Amino acid sequence: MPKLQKSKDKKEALLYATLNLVNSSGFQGASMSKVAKVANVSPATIYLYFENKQDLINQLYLKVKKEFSERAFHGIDVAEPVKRIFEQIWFNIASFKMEHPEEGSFLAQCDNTPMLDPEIREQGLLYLDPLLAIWKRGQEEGIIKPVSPYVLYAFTIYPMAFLLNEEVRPHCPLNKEKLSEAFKVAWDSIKV
Amino acid sequence: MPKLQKSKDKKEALLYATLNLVNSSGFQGASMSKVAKVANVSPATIYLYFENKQDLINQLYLKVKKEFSERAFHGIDVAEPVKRIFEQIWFNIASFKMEHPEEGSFLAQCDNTPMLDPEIREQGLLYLDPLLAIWKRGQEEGIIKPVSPYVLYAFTIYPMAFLLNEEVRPHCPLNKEKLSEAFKVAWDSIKV
Amino acid sequence: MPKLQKSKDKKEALLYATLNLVNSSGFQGASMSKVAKVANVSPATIYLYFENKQDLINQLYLKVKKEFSERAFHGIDVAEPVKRIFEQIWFNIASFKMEHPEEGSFLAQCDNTPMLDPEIREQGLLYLDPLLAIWKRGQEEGIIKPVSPYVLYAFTIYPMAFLLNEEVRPHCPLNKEKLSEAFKVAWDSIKV
Amino acid sequence: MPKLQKSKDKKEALLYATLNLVNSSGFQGASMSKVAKVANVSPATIYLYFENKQDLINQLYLKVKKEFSERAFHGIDVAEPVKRIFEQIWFNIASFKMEHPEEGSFLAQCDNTPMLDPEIREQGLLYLDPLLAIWKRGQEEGIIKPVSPYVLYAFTIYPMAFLLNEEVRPHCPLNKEKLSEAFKVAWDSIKV
DNA sequence: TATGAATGAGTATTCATTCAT
DNA sequence: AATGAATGAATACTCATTCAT
Repeated sequence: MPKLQKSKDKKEALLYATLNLVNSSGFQGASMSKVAKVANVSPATIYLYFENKQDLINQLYLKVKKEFSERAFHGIDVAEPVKRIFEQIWFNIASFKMEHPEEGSFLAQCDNTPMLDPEIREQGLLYLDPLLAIWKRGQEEGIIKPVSPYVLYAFTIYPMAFLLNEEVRPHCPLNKEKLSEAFKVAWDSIKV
Repeated sequence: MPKLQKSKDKKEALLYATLNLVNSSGFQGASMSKVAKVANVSPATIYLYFENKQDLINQLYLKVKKEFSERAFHGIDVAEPVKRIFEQIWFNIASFKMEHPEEGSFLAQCDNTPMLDPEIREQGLLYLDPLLAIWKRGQEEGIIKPVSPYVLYAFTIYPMAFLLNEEVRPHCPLNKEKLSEAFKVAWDSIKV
Repeated sequence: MPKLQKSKDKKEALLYATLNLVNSSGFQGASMSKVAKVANVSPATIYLYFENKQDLINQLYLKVKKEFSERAFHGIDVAEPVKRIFEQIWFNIASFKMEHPEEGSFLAQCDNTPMLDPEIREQGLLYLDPLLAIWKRGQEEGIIKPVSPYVLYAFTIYPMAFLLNEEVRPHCPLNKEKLSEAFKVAWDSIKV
Repeated sequence: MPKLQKSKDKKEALLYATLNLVNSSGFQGASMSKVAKVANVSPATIYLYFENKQDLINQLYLKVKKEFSERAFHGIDVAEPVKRIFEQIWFNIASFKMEHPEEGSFLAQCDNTPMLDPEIREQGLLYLDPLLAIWKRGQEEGIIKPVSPYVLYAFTIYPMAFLLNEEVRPHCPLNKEKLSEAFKVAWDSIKV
């Protein structure tokens, strides 16, 4: 199926082009014709793969969020204790943001923009469900504070968007040691 | 001084219109003509008060950030102990975000967008300097972890943008008690 | 090749519309939207064929100048004596200006406007190189005054822009006889 | 009458500002607000002295043309022979164009633009009437060719606009000797 | 006389999208 | 599946002009 392959390549290229353009110049900077040009494709071709610009952005968000989540839960062993699992997830996320700054920056930009459809944003959050399960277990074991998962997320995961942001990083470089410090801060916030 | 007043009113109206439009439809949605229409003014009039769109957004950001900061440090008594001061600031910020959701949402949207000039963003951060001083004092007194202020900010202040976000609030309502819980989470994260 | 043809037609129409609008209302009067309207085309379409307004004007200038030059040197036989050749060129130019008043008027308007890029103007002058060669030959043969070609041009060719100008023509009608008189004036000016 | 004086100054300043702006960026570049800014005056003030932009340009044209003519006929002694008089006028004009390149360039730009009202242009030409009288006398004396004054103008005066143009001058520098050569060319063209 | 503020209509240009091929 | 050409509506911004003071 070489044709299908080729198509996939094109869709990939379009998503990638959009990612870069949104990062460098915001949602408004990622015009369809620029996306097409960067992806080496005709503007009309975009509409073979995406309904419209909104759909393009939605799909891109879900794709990146999915990659992000897969990485977050990579190598997790549920047999391990809660703190250990959480630690691993936390560092996985940090690694993702450091190794894929483009994706990280894009997700951060999505965090508070009205450009994203609310349903899509919700859908993206679902990818993090396993983390909620871990937290719940931790709460049942009495080692994590009995507060809303939104609070847990806000004080442990969300801060990383700021800390690993490309504009902040130069001011606050994070080597292995500093990163461990940061994790301790995160853990202290929610541990009982 | 009716003349000066009239002008100030118009500038105010333009900034307010921009705030609302950016909130509802992003930076690209806040087109100059829409801003003009909402402010009940001719598009050309905008350029009497602002050099261009970028300047409009920059000025709006600085204005809101200033209001935000003034509120954050309102009623602070430096004679009090560090934890008490920090607590007050934290709740001040929470109050601001709850009472001025429009401003809060706008600032959140500014956090990770490339639409803002970096120098302006930096300038906005200066408003928070007093908080850094408090933290430093706390660190000297040995009651706050000796980590970068960026880390302290990321894990105590930044989370509020998420928690008090208009899309999240419905899922995670915060009454007085829940808010206190959240503060405890924040404080635990950075206290020694 | 119907596709290419269609495109050429549109580009042609745009250039023609610009020519007329510049003639009737100057460079500022030839606004992109008017050009589009006259050419029966969307404003956006102009940008498929021209980079921007400057490019549109540059291309128009070069095209008209080229047509002008081709006509000027049409049917020239270099075996003939210099005066005969020059006479033929001179009348060719006169014919062009009389039969194509639009083009003539446009070129005249280009002569002294800062709207034209200097490099483009220079490029346009190159089309007249063959005339310089004739003059040089005439000077070597000792039948044309040994002065700068700029002077020769100023006193023999440039005057036609005035004389055949649409506003002057009514005041000074030129039949065949009068035209011959004028040529004599031109020739007397530079002959030894 | 200090007030009237002051007014005159302002009008002068406005005309001067327009002259410079038209020279540097064409008629479209000389926007009313730019003119006002350069003249250090409010845009509204322009309308105290001129009906509208067209009137401003018309008045400027007539003023410059008048200065030009006054200079052209300066020091003429009608008792002298025709050739001598014409020679003096010709050199007067050349001097004007060399000493007042701004004015010269402006007049050249006016020559073939539709921006000028035809009646105004005609009015400007009237200033040259004395030259026509000289030519008529020369024709009656049998020393100037019996052709239309438009032809005489085209081949003797009009060429100077080209030759002394700021873009051409660098390519064809005119010292005293070269200028005399050029005058000879002009005179040869129309002398019997 | 002089102005700063104001504006509706206009400027060049770009947008997301469609369509014939 | 893929496209180049095409476009109406929108973009940020400027224009000549007016008016209350």
